Amino acid sequence: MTAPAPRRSTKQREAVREALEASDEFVSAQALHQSMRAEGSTVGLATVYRALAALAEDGEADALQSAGELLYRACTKTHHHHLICRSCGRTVELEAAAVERWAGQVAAAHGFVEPDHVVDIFGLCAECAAERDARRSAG
Amino acid sequence: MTAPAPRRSTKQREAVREALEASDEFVSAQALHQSMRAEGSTVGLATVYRALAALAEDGEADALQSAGELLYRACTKTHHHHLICRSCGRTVELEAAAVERWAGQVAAAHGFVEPDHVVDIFGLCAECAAERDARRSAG
DNA sequence: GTGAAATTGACAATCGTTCTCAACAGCACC
DNA sequence: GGTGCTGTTGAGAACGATTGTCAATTTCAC
Ligand SMILES: [Zn+2]
Ligand SMILES: [Zn+2]
Ligand SMILES: [Zn+2]
Ligand SMILES: [Zn+2]
Repeated sequence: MTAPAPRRSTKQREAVREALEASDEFVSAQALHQSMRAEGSTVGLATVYRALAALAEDGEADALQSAGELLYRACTKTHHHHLICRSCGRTVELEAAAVERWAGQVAAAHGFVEPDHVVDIFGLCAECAAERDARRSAG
Repeated sequence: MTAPAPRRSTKQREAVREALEASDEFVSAQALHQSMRAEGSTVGLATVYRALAALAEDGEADALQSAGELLYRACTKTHHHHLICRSCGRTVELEAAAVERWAGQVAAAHGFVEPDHVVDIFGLCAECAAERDARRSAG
């Protein structure tokens, strides 16, 4: 049906994969490109975009949209969701079987097929909250 | 704390509100602007963007990101989520107290405060699925 | 009505992302 | 170790969605 998507292994793709794995937060293509440049890599921006899209397609990275831009993160392979700090990007992976079940049931109940879902929680992590409160009371 | 956000009532904003309410699917600013133009309205595109952002901020519209663009829809005022057809945009509003509770608990358990969440289900509605299957078997 | 301040519309500018295309590199086969 | 086919790369242009700019206009409290 769908072409098996041939994929050649290259230095650049590997470099992007490593850079992504080195960060444990969600990062944008632009940010990743910059940090790679800072480490001496000469990989082009377009290649970073392409590599990240490929990783996401192959299930080696999770992607989510926040504030209008696409963010990527190297993640465990099993389906899961995220709890993300708005301020520092710190991420916790979440498993939520109950939510999966709910999503499937709700879709079926309304006659929808091939359901997919977006479930993400954003907040301020303890550290960032403490930091902000300190700044607040200081004025 | 936060400025009370003065807001003057104008023909244009009202026109955008009405156009949005006339559509029961999620629409982009561009699409709404075009359909308003088609009805003879002369409201500018930038104004449509500004009006939609204001409506969302005031809780009179829900916003979500899909395929890189912001979509808006006039919604009930109480907090809820959506089940959306990927093909025709048909939308069902969902209430899910259990999901709200889960999101709050998970955030608290990890020390996150001021939790916010994105929960949307995408799928193919019965009609669109039937249509696609018909086309498929026809070949 | 008057005037301060918000709003508008046309347009330019910006932002993230994708496209284009010639040069290059992985890989299967000899 | 070549050779050739084809996927990949990098630089820059192109793109589409959104936001900024600014003079002209409109709202609204007085
Ligand atoms: Zn993940
Ligand atoms: Zn899930
Ligand atoms: Zn549909
Ligand atoms: Zn909710």
